[in-house]
Amino acid sequence: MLETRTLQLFSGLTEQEKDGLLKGGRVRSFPRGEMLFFHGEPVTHFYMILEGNVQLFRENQDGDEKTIHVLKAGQTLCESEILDACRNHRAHGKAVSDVKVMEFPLQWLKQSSRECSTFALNLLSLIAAQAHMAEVEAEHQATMSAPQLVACFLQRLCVLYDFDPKGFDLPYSKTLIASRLGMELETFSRTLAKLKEHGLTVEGTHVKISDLARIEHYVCGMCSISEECTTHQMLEKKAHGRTKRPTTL
Amino acid sequence: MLETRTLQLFSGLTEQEKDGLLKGGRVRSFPRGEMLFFHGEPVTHFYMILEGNVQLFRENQDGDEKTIHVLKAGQTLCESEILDACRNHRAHGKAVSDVKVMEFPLQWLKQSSRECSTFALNLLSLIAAQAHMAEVEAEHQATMSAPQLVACFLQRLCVLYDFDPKGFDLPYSKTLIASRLGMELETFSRTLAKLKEHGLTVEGTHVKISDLARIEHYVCGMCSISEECTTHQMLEKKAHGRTKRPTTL
DNA sequence: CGACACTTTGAAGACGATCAACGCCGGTGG
DNA sequence: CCACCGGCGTTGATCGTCTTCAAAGTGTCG
Repeated sequence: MLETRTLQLFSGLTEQEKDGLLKGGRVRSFPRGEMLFFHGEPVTHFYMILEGNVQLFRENQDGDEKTIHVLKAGQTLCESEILDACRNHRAHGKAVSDVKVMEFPLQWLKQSSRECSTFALNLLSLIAAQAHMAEVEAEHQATMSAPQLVACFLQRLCVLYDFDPKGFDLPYSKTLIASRLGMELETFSRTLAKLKEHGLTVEGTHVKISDLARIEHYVCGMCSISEECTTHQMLEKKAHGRTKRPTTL
Repeated sequence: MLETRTLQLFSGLTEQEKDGLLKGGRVRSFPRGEMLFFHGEPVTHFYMILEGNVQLFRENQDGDEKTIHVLKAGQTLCESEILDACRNHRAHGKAVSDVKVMEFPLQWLKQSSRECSTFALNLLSLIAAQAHMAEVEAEHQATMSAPQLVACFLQRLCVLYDFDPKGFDLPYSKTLIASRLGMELETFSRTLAKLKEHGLTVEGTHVKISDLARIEHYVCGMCSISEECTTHQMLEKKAHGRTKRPTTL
């Protein structure tokens, strides 16, 4: 299970401070398929995922569901509610696999930010980073083709999960990935075939990116976030321990 | 020209504090078409738009440009850079019309946040709000059809610019709007024809939304942001002076 | 009047969604 | 042990939507 004390969110805090903060939470388990919360409900808690994956999604009245995000251990849920006028959940939260979270009352989040400015800054840094990601996401959706979206997603997966691009297994189902990318499962499936021609093979759940540079060129032609965009660079950064630090104001 | 002292960003500050902050800036003019900054350049300033519209956009090597945002008087540029590890501009900034901005050195932004916590909170609230908008944007791009996107955009335009839905003029060109919505000008043009059947007429630059409820139903069927989503409600909120206030931590 | 930017319209094509059928696998129950 | 089922993924055919290319219309401003 995840070691919470090493999270970004707690970076720069003393061990005592961490202890104090962590006391406010309790561990909860959700079996695969169970809902953590529902879209529209008032936000009551802040969550840190300790184990498993959580799907954030919405549905329209046709019953179609659109996956906003799939979060993994170490990531948090409902952090932005603290600054937000909107007091209700903006999406459903569901356990994709068996999930363990650490759950904190919303008040704890506000209290902690008020009392510990480092924590507050970490939190804000996190929110700002998410904002950036969301923008990039929007741009990708608007400008990239299905194969590009998929390739880009798989690349980023490597960075996020510390996978070796040369060979790794998908952390969750293709159905979920397709939904996450805003495309139909069929489209996703056909897309994988096309990507073979570009040196990206997916067989069953196993992925091989044989020519990373080629894939990056294929994706990043459109990926105008330029400098920071390539997996190559991201992986390198990670290797050098240069993870993003919250900027001090 | 815009009265800067009434901006969200300065809400809750004393007049003296505002004076102090505003002293740090200087007014600059950019004629229509001129660039404020370029994608990839280091961020040097923070801008408040006093007059005119600014286009934020990127281009890929094919020369296609994708508009991220079109900002109007009262809105700000480069605010999120303060919390961001990324020190370079994420997009080009260009004057759509003749533009006047108030320009502040980036240091001013950091300094002010450090010295005035109310200002800091306002700023963060602004960033969080943008994050939310970006998410919504991404979802819309992924789930709505072209006519829905257009209708939704025009609706929001009414709220943002305080236009009467019964009849108003587009604040900038159709070409720019199309680019902003991530579609081709031709698609946009054809889309307007289709929307006539739904009670939304556009002739030249003049827009009439004859049946707001109908349009909202057409759009918001997909618009899963639900509660806060309708123009109707937004306009009402505005009328009652219930603009969003930054939450205190 | 002519140049030019902006917009509209038409026709062809590409792409992704949808519907339908099928294969694969793991689990359940007879 | 086998038959059946349900969840998941693939594949094929078709359809609608958006893009692309091309041409022509509208407006403004010198």
